[in-house]
Amino acid sequence: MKPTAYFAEKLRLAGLRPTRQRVAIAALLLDGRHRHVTADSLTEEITTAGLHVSGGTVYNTLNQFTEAGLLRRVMVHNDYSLFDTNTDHHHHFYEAENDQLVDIPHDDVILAQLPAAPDGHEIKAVDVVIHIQSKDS
Amino acid sequence: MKPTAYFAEKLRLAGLRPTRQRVAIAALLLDGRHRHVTADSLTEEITTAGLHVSGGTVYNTLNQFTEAGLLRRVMVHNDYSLFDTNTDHHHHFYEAENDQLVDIPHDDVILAQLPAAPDGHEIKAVDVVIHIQSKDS
DNA sequence: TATCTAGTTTAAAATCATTCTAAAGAGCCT
DNA sequence: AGGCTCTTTAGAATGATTTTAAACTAGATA
Repeated sequence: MKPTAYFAEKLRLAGLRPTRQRVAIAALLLDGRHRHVTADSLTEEITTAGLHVSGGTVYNTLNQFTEAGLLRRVMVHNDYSLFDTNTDHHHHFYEAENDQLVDIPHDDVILAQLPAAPDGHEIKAVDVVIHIQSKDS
Repeated sequence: MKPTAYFAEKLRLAGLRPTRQRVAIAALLLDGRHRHVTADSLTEEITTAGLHVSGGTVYNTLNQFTEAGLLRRVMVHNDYSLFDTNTDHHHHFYEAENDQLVDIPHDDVILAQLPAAPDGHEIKAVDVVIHIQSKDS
């Protein structure tokens, strides 16, 4: 487990003041493990760790981390926001039936050809979501 | 402009009872024009057409049309649901700055290689969203 | 180290898209 | 026309997220 100072520095580099709450959340989310979290699941983790961070701050932090490129928001439905601790270029399988999101190794989807961005625009990101379902349904 | 009977039949074929409200909405959305609507923009259209459909029914209808394959839901943000009257296979540019969604002709994105779906699953749809931004920002 | 200030956190209230409810209405089959 | 089921309706309820205004704190400065 990395020391607090490691996460504080990581936040500073991202332009975020390393407050107690942000460092605590960074220690939970930015330890290198790749996973998907929601405001709710993160709040649970915080509680399990014996800490407390107000709801508003959980949402703010998730948004700020995303803005800073420390997290990535994944769009698969409109029910609640999902964040991916893996910010590397990769795509997702999404099974609506179980609201299950699974990473696809980045080599496995190859975009042979991309359209040019409209005039005056540039491509910022390419998101691919492959919707899947159980064969028997 | 196609006759009411045309839309009634279209709804029947989709397994939906052609009620006055559904036919009216179908006449607005399923006339062949390709565009993106929200519950809000559709309600405006309905009002402009001199009609009235309750909010709940607008939402229900949008969901039922989508379920029936007459519309397609597009996921680009978590703020509100977007529906595409073009159900053909195609992808989108999305400019977050102006919350602007633009179709990409289906030939312009070529997926050379797709991963196999996880065991017991099959691919239902592949969504590609290319996020763009103004070059000067 | 005491002080200052802008940026943060907090709990609670507010927002807002969407869904639910129970009652009234309308397709459609006979 | 009668009747049964599916729909629509207005309004209430839900639930994730944002906002609020006041209390707090990181970090710079003296």
